[in-house]
Amino acid sequence: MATFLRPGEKRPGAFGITFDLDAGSTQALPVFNKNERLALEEQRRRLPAFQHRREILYLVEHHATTVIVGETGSGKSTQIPQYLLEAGWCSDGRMVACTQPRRVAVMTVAARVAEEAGSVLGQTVGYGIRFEDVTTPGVTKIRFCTDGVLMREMFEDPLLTQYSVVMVDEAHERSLATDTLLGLLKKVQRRRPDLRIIVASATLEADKVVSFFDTSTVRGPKALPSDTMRKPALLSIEGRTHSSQIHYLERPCSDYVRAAVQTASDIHREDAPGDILIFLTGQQECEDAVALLEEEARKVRQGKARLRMAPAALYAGLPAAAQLAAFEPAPRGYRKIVVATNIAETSVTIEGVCFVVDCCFAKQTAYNPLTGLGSLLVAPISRASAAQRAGRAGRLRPGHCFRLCTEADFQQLAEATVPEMQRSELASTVLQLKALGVDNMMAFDWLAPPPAETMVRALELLHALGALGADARLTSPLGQHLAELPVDPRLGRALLASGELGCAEEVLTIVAMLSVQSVWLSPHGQRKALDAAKSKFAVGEGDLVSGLNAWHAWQESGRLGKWAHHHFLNHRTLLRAADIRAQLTHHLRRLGIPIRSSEGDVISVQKALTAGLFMNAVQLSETTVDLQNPSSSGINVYKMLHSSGPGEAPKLRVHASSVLARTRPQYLLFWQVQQSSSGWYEMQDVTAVEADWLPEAAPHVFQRIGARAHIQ
DNA sequence: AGGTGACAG
Repeated sequence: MATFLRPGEKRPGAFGITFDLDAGSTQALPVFNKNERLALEEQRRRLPAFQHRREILYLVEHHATTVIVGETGSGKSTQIPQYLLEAGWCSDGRMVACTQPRRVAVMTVAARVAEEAGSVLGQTVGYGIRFEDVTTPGVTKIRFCTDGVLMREMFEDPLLTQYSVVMVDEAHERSLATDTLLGLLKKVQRRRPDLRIIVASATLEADKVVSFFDTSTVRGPKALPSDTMRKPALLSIEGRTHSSQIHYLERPCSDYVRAAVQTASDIHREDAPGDILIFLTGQQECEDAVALLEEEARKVRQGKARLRMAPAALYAGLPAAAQLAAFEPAPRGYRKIVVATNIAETSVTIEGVCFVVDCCFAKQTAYNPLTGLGSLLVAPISRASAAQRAGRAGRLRPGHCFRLCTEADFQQLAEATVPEMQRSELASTVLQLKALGVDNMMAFDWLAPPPAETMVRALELLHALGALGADARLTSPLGQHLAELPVDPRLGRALLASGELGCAEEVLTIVAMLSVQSVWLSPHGQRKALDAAKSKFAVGEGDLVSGLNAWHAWQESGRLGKWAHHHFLNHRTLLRAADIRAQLTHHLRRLGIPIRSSEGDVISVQKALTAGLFMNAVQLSETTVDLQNPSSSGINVYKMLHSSGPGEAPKLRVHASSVLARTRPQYLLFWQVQQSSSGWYEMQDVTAVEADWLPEAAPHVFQRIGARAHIQ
């Protein structure tokens, strides 16, 4: 049910979090007017986008693609779909789609637009995200959805015939799904000359999108009637945020956590009131900084500062209750200091921030196609990203941003972040494109082409999984089924195998748990207690089976939040895993996969996992002395069994978070690896396996390797 | 003996 707020009333988000609305309209304006609709109209007219209403409509009518650069607060996300509706783009029963990269954004923008359009959410204005389709066929005219949902819709309706206009919002973020969707839309446009595409972006880079969609210079048969139509239009809309004053360090700092704490303390002592937002890279850093700030706060209290410091950490893994502190206004007499990861760059907005302290680093995915291993690395951010962070200070009044690097070093940073498409593993993306009829990956029109080796790796994996045949075409039914399942193809393969092995109940749970962030809480300074909690469920088969045990115990508790918390499990994450599990169960039923329980036969579960993860199999190769800790019993080094790349074989070890960290099984499967600062690849979510299961699960890959493994 | 950036289906 949609709740309506009085105009100007502040919208409380979930858990008290206020999410981005990309509209100046989030500002609380006191409105003393009985006629709510009139007040809303007035608010709409005040948005910068309103000045461009006629121009936008003209451009969309005359150009197949329109690129709109609109800063935050311009109202582009909420207003443009309504302009299109008002101008008649939905009069023939078709809809206007507006995609967002995030679920919360879809929900909040849809709610706002429904309110402005006088619609109950799900009627004229609706939305679609995973698990939730709040639209009414035949009634809904404007549909907000995640870009992933729209792409999935193309499986059923490849030409998106339900829509007259598709607006892709926040395109500057260049997420995997956004880039893929833009490539597909360009393809659809050739067959649907009537389709209009709007690409909305917050910053620069617009030229790239313009030339990408420009078909006026392409030779050969033309899909679009005129050169005007073929040439994308470009329009800029000014925003409504204040600019921030930027400050740089005079000399580089060696420890940005300490530097950030120092800077925040200085601001606190010397500057006007206003909350501080610190950007660091990870959970540990955030918690360390909070601890240092608390120490500092005790000192300041003894001084004569009028305000006191109220530090709070904020990262995605933090349970909802603990996140509250970061979003609630600081108590009277306190200055809130939020120490956040990248989550605060785009996903959530903290009101009242006037100062940003930016370490100018972030953890980013990196993929090495030579080894086939992806990993997380702390890397310098781009200038575009830094600008976005700085902008987080200017929502209330002109703010200040303190970058923890020198100005000269800052100028060395890349202009924009490398698109995710060029630094990710792409098996899932390639599989989906294949399912949508893109036969030649190399010839696909990528907005940013991924490295050829990455595509080769993806094709190789999909081939090994049986999703692609020798002709590199999607196999039927296996490849089609894997494309339809909303999970990584490796996990999809494990699910399908579990049907044959009679353990789908168990593998469904494991796959659902791998589809969410870690279900384990990691409260600061309570590592021992967490270990104790984890060890209650730990078994020698590894982390996935241990997780399965924890899940079963949670089920037996009646899915109690209190129980979960007591056992250091994140209840919210478990509930989301339960949703995913239900959705996957539904898919398996539809595919006719028998859903049975292994009844305690763990080996069948391990074998099903082997069927999906065999490319991630490793063998214990040696035990070396730990140079950082010579008194320890040494490091167990693993090598990948399947590694066709030309590079040096990567050395792997079990991540310390694993239940198998202190054991030394001969053969393991891992789900993911992380590169530690000391250069090791650390395997997370590992499962112990027997060597014979590998050739059994994937004879085409493991015949030789399997034999060699036996000889040893 | 030692720890998990942010998203999406």
